[in-house]
Amino acid sequence: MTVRQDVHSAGIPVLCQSCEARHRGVCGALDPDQLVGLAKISSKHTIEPGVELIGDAETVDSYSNVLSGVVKLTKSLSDGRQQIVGLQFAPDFLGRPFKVESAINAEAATAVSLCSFPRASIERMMRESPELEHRLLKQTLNELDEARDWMVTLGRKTAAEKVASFLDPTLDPATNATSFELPLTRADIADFLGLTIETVSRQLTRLRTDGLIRIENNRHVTVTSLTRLAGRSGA
Amino acid sequence: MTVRQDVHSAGIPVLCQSCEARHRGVCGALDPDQLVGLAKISSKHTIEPGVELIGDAETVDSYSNVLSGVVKLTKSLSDGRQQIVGLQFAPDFLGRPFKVESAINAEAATAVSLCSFPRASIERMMRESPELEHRLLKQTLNELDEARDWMVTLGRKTAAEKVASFLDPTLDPATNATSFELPLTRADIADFLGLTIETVSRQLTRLRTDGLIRIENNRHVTVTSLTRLAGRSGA
DNA sequence: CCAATGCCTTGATTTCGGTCAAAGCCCTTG
DNA sequence: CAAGGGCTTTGACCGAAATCAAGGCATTGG
Repeated sequence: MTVRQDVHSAGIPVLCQSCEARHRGVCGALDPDQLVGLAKISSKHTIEPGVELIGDAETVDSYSNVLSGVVKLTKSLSDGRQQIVGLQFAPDFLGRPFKVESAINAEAATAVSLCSFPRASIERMMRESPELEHRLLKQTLNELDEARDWMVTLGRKTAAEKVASFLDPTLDPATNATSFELPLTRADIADFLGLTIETVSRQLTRLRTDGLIRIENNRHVTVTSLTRLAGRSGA
Repeated sequence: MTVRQDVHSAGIPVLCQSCEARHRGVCGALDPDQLVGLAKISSKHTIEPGVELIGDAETVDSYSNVLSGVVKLTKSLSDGRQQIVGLQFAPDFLGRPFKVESAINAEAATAVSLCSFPRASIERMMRESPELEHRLLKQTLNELDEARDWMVTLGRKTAAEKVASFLDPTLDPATNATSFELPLTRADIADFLGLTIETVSRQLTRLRTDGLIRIENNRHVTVTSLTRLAGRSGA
């Protein structure tokens, strides 16, 4: 898992008047004249954890920037088995251009704030501004790289390696912080890694008893031996 | 797995003089004037199965269109465990724009023919032609959709469902053909599905003894009961 | 304060798929 | 034709993770 805070950092920060938030999402790709128009049609939303943002096979009529919080993208089989196929952080763009029907579910994993734009406006701007498409291409390529790394984890790693792979990139190497809040419940981590809750729980206790991590309040994790943890993430 | 023959079909067919092949790959996105230039710098290559096209952590100096055959994209762990993370068919674009180092391996799974372009030329054209970027965005979004479906298979399906999921979309619904050549060896199918060769083999024999498929010469598969097969692919 | 609820942990048992080992089949090559 | 090698199949066994089942520990609300 990767907490992206640096993507799009080249974008121009913009005040979306209607959502009253400075952010660097999709707006940042546009030139100031266009931005004024976009600002007027955008709207800010605050969303509780657990709320469904986009339903499977549902028509999508808007795109959003994630301003804060974590959005999980999931896919389910008919019998209820579920797999998380993506996590989106600020300032990611949320939505699938060029397709009216969504094939995935998007749900707030934590409290989430979004800045939304009507579908038609974004699509018009995409036609008019190659910069916007360029930015979108870059995000999509990054998501594809991420998905492919993840496929190795899902297909070829053991439960221990999977859990370590989940914890490992969650630590931000930039801030050098070894302590953080898990953005997901055990159930979500299980759906992320293709495991059961019980296996996730057991692996975390094992890391705890082996002295590699400390866990407080079920959510706050401190990694005490990063090198040894990295060794378990499967190179 | 999806055999894509229809992507980019909106592209203008172009004669790449130097590779002497009419194809609809990346060229199709460009206007005729640009195409003349591109044709002059492109070159056609025919590649034997098993040959490595792009090595992990290798600098990539060219992009290609797949003209025929199947290219497998793989990622490996340090101890040799391997996962196929993508398959590319004609007329897919092969290469990762905006990144000099490749994080994946590309290898010819069958005999492959490619039309290659120097990296610099494509990047220049990408800056000049929004059409090219648009086409690339669309392919990337499709690959991302594919990767996410695949993640459900890797993370949540049983061995039987995985093998059925592999066979199912291989049948082209357009041609209604229930008979086809497997483009991959058992080992490749295993690396595709996150299984071992033995498990793949056992699942195929089971489908055979259950009368759902017939296999000739190890490679030629005929699906005799499509509906029952679909039921095993996990909805 | 005491249920009640949601989330997490722990234990006992089962099972699916992996591992190890041996053979079969097909195609090439001498 | 025989030998060899690559790929595939099959069998016996094992083990990692799933399943089934309790129980713990917070927070919430009557």
